[in-house]
Order: sequence, then structure tokens, then C-alpha cells
Amino acid sequence: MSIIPDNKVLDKMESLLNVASDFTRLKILYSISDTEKSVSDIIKEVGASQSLVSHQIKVLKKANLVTSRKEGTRVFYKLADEHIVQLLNVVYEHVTE
Amino acid sequence: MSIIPDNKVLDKMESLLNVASDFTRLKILYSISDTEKSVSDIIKEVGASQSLVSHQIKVLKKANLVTSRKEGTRVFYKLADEHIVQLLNVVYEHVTE
DNA sequence: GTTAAATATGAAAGGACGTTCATATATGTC
DNA sequence: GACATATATGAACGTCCTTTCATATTTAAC
Repeated sequence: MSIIPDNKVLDKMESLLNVASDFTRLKILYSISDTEKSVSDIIKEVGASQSLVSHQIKVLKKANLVTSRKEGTRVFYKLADEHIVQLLNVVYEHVTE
Repeated sequence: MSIIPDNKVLDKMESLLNVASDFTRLKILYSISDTEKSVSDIIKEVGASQSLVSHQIKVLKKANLVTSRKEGTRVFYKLADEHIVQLLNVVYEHVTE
């Protein structure tokens, strides 16, 4: 793995890491890591304001880290794929030794 | 993994991801992922200015992602541990499908 | 159609961050 | 000591981002 990936790949890597590197967004990702959850459930579990959670979910959605499903007035979100969990795990392992 | 880690752990995760989520720093990490390299070698391989590379190495060092060894006027840097490579790999896999 | 609940959006403030430029420090050589 | 090379540091500028506040949109119930 001695070769530096080309700029296009590095750009995408930077974006993904950037999206993941936020306190609130990390909480949201963990909160929906086992099951899909509605926004109000996420708000309760994460303990942040409605507006903040909504804004950050939008960031996660735009980066394709989460997918959504609408049901009445509620919107359910879940992780887009298993890579996210792997990423969280690797980082978790690193910081907890 | 349904439970959200406590704030102390999340803070550390946020920091690690933050440090990793930069174009120049990613390049530096890749550049020393196989062997230790001197700053001047890193500068050549990464293609950034001396000042920028030095500043960003400092960030990596402060976050304990790299370790250094001095030899005369030169300073050699290498990755601090294998978790970093794992992190890069997971992210790389994700963005290249 | 009004009201209430759930979610999304826009603007604005404040701080953090990447980069450049200039300069400093350290080490080796003559 | 003077000089050259390698690396580090500090200040400054512009830009991006997180968060809050206020408001809009959507859907269901009555």
C-alpha cells in the first residue's frame, strides 16, 4: 500500500472522513446503527435540538451514509451500508486501545 | 453495537476522524504507510509546500498518528500503529466500492 | 379548512481550519 | 564563526462549518 491514491479517490476519502468527523453526526450514526429510527427517536436518543439533528441528517444523506423511508409524517433513517459500521468500529478500536 | 459510546470516546473519535479528513494529511499518511520517510522526501512525494507539510505533520504528531526519529538535520516520520492503515483501508474500500 | 405533530429549510453568528508568507531554529561543513 | 540545508513556527487571511433561531412544509385528525 505504498502508493498514494489519485486525487479523485483522496477527495472522496476526505469527504467521507469529514462527514464522519462530527460529534452530533457520530451520535446519529450510532443511534441508527442497529435499527432504522424516526427523526424524533433520533432526537431523543442523541439529545440534540430538532433543527440540529435535521441539518446533520441532511449532511449524512447528501454523503450517502444514510437512506430514508417515509411513513406518514415520520421519516425513518438507517445506515446506507455496512462500511459505515466498519469505519465506526475501526475508529472506536483505535481510541479505546 | 446499538449503544452510543459515551462523550469522552466520541470526542476522541471525532478528533481522530478530523485529523484524518484532510487532503494533505491523507497524502502524508499514505506516503509513510510502508516505510518511514524524511520530511523532504514527504514533501517531494506529496507535492505540497515545505511549510504546509511541516504544519500538517505537526497536527498528525499531536494526534499521535505518527512518530518521529531525528538523524542529523533530518527527521523521519512513520505511522504510529497499524490502526491507521486499517482506517485508510476501510475508507478506501468504501469510496472505491 | 384548522389545528397539531413531524420534519425540513434559510439566514446569521461565531469559531475553527487550511494555506501562504516570512522568519526562526537546529545541525553539519568549511 | 559563516554558510547551507533541513525542519519548525508564528501571524494573517480567507473559507468552511457547526449551531441556533425563526419559519416553512408536509401529513394526519377533527
